[in-house]
Amino acid sequence: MTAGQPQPSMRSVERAFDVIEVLERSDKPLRLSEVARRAGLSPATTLRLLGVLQRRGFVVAGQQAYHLGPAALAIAHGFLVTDGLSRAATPVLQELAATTGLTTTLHIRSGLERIVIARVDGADPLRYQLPIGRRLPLHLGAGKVLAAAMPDDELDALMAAVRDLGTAGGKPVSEADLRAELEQIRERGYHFSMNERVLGSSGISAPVPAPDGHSMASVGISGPAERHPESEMLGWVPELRRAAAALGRARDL
Amino acid sequence: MTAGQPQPSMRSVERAFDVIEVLERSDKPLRLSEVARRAGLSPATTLRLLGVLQRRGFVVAGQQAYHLGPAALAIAHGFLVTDGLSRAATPVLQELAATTGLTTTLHIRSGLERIVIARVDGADPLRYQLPIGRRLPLHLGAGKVLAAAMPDDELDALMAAVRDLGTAGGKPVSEADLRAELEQIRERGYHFSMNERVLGSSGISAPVPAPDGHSMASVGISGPAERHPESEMLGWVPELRRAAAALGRARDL
DNA sequence: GAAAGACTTTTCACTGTGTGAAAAGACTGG
DNA sequence: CCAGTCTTTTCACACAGTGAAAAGTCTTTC
Repeated sequence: MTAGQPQPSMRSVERAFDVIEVLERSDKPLRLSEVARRAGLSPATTLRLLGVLQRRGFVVAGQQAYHLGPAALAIAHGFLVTDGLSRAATPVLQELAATTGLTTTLHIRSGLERIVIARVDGADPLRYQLPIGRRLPLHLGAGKVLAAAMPDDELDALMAAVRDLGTAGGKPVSEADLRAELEQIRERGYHFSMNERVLGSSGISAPVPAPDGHSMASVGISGPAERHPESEMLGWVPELRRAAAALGRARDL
Repeated sequence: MTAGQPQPSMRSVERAFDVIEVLERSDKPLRLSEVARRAGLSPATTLRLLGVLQRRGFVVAGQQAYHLGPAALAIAHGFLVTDGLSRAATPVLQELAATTGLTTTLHIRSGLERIVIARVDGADPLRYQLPIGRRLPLHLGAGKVLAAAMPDDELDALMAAVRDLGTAGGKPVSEADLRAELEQIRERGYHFSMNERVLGSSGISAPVPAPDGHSMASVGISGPAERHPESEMLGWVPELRRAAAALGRARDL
């Protein structure tokens, strides 16, 4: 079960997921040639892969262009049904949203990004559309508590992968700045952010504890920055920790 | 873009999705040997596939067992954002739910099953948990309007694949019965069902029109059978048709 | 309306990827 | 402590997956 050193790979399978990822990251349907270009594959190979994906329902070919198919929803459903953390999330987030009046969100780290797993809007909803499943960066906002829990080699990979570490507020951030901030987060056990990923938004987040210390999940609460000053947010830290602990317990159920 | 005759396949990619499907259809995490057994693969191959899927975030290895990972949610998000029908669905279903007071659902056919794409609960909610993304059969309930729109060869495949065509109400159904019913649905343009897939539930559904006539999507309204008699349901047919037409227009947007 | 250009699809011969049997190494429980 | 089952590694072989190029479409331009 532990990661072996040589990491046996399977080129064609890997490429199939490259194609899926290209489609996932595009906000509109893509033509064959465009998929091939973005995935770095030959048109012939891309066509064959798309054919398989299409028969599996992961890709749908509209007139002139491909996009993701409904099987994507089916596996998401499978994930939500099996995953202990997701199943535990809704009630815990609801309670946290009710007591704080803020929007609560649960993220899981996946590779060098995080994914929104669950979310409950507070009384004061900052709503953007359908955020569940959205991929977000690890170096901004609530992502930092996940970055803070990464093993060194993965953290190095993250630093190498991200071009611009600066915030939405326009503040430039060096690698050293970020590393120092992560160290703080490790000590304090939470993170307060403001104007980091989204302008005008602030929030606090905490890791969901994991047995091995490398937490893969975080809970956060957030709201409009001008209406919820830092002092108020910090007051919620104990509640946030309680929720994080509850989720940690529920995880391996 | 049309389906070629020889259908070029890619064994390893196909197998990767077999593994995903095994995990999707299991309601609990599975051990390596069990995944291998269910997918009909050798343990060595299964292990390699799971490794790739794990690095991609589609599979997570908990202690002793594998289950689907958060990347499943990420591609579902990608699907919902790109798919015209899904994007159009919420407002249309909401309106339909508001006027009828019933629960409204949108399905898409995927292979020989249908998948719940969107759903809005009515005033009288028959709620089961998280149905979006759920796979449901084509030969019961709202599935029939999709089956009715299938090309002959696929319909034959469906008939061959389903073991027991009978309903939840216990009524046995022969292949001839079903084919006759599908013919009726083609004529009428809608289907009324009661105790077919779910005991105590009844509803009507209609195909979302497609340019080529082979509709891949259906809208339906449903509620507790004893509180909503057939006569009431049939009264909603015009509303249902209007919603279906609206969705058909929005699809290729 | 013809011709150029871009895109999609098919074909095919080669090679390196994906394969499973078998061995080695972990667990688990009796 | 041993037997049985499960996971992981290794390895030699065969064929699945590959991309260049040709053939076939569709689209645009003048």
